[in-house]
Amino acid sequence: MQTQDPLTATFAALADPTRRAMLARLTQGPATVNELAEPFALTLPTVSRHLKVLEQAGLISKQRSAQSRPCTLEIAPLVEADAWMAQYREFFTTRFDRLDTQLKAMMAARADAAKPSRGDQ
Amino acid sequence: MQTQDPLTATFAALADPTRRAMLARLTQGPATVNELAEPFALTLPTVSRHLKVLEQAGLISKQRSAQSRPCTLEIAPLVEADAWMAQYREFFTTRFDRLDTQLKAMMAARADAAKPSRGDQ
DNA sequence: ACATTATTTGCGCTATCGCGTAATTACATG
DNA sequence: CATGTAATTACGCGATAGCGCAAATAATGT
Repeated sequence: MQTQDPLTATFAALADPTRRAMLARLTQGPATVNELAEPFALTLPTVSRHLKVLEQAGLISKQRSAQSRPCTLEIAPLVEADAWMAQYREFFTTRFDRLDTQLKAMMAARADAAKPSRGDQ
Repeated sequence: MQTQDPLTATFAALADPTRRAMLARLTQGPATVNELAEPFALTLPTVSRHLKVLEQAGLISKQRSAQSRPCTLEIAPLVEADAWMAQYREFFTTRFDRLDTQLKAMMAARADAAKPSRGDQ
């Protein structure tokens, strides 16, 4: 896993349903590797590797508590991804506005078509 | 590319700097495959395949205008990804609040440490 | 019909991903 | 120190990703 830019690492980490489910679980609070593995039909090594991907993306951190290593959700990469999305939020609100305008124009045209027997008042 | 759930397809599509750059370009308005290829040191077939990934994720659509196929940014998958993120937005605002509280507590403790030569007033 | 421009498809290559099994490290406890 | 529990690393496998090159398709202009 060649070092890549943070956004790429974040999106790559999120591009897997198992990993997203793990993050969802971690919103409930920290959990050990075993606990995180429990809902899945996957072996522990596989789960461990998924967690490593999340960790390297900065999406989780691992503490050490006795034999277990509880994982905690880390928000920084999500904030960054969110900031990236924001760039498009503006775009798509204007897009929606335009759609809205178009829609209104269409409805107006339809209304006109419905009662065409009128002058411009 | 086995059919997968939309979020996975979206995040996978976003997990590539080239594809993200293409989306950024498309916020400026539609562009042809050639135009989208121009900034990159990539062959056209490669660019075409990147665009196919974006299209299959629903992030762009292709029109046909004469010989060229202008691509347009489509927002639906971004809205969906945004909705997924929102689930965490709430989490990380509470997280920040907690951090904030902790920080204030720490600073208060420091202030106390700075002037310990005082009774409880 | 023929040449031109725009884009995609087929093929082969190397690299990475996701998975399991087996072996290994790191702690804790009898 | 031996045993058990938690987690990781090593190794190999089949599938997929990303790339270029060459060939094919699509639409247009001559």
